[in-house]
Amino acid sequence: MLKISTRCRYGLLAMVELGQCYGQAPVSAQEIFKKQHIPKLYLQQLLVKLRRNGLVESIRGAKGGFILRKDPKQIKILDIVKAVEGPVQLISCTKQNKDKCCSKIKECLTRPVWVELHEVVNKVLNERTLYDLMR
Amino acid sequence: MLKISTRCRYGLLAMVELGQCYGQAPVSAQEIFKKQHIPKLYLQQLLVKLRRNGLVESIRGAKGGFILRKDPKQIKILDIVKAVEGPVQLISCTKQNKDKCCSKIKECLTRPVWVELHEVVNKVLNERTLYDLMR
DNA sequence: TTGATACTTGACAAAAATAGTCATATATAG
DNA sequence: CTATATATGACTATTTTTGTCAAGTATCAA
Ligand code: FES
Ligand code: FES
Repeated sequence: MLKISTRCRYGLLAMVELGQCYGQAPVSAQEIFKKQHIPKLYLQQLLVKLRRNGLVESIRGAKGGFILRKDPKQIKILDIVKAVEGPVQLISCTKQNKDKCCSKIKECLTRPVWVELHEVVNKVLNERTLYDLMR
Repeated sequence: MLKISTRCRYGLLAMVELGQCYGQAPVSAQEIFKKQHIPKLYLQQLLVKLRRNGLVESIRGAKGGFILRKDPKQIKILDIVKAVEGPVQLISCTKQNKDKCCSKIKECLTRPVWVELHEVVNKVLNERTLYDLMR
């Protein structure tokens, strides 16, 4: 059904929250969790992924929390999605990996639609930045 | 990860096969299954869905099989995807159903990206027809 | 120094969706 | 009559998604 996963939605929600406080004090998982009603421990996980992918910085201890490592204008939505979910691949048959999908990729008549979808989705995610979502 | 399901891929593969033989004798599940290496019983299921949604007609008995009910030019890829998978909804918060997604849809800052993705995906699937995929 | 706050890590578990199968029945050509 | 084909609904297995847990580390502030 091509549904956007909660991982993605929560991840982006968290990033928007951090974006709103960019330049200010760190925001704790606690605060995001309360404001957005995201399961706390699940959110923690996502924040760790965002950190490991260099999108946020974590500050431990009391008064700690998370802050963005870059200006929201520099953060593409695609970066966020990739961080929490891995690459956005609508089909598994790529130029490198020719034999995963249908029987014979060379002759696969259906592939063009899926490729087009793949490209259009990645394009949108790659063009929009976190800043575009902030008020 | 927004991966295209096998349901979708197999469904479209089957429809393309039927498209190639449009106007000719019915094509049996057997033939499609052999040509495209789709699990036979799974394919049957998908064909039944396509029939129930009015995309194909089934002819029982020996020399039976499936044929398209419309010209490939009249069949949108979106129709096929809808038939085998249901509506393509990237997010669950629609105009009718305002409270399923994030806490407060009115204030949801992340929604615009997901809506844009949703629209762009539906647009592509709605513009392309089965005919566009045939050689 | 001590306690409260907050992130870290890796494993674990429940739930949902996806992918595929089976048995039984029905229909039709030849 | 028989071989070929679809119809149907239930059933199972696998994978992915969506969380949770426990034990640990780091920092601030009183
Ligand atoms: S080969 Fe990948 S969709 Fe057909
Ligand atoms: S309300 Fe649906 S994405 Fe936020």
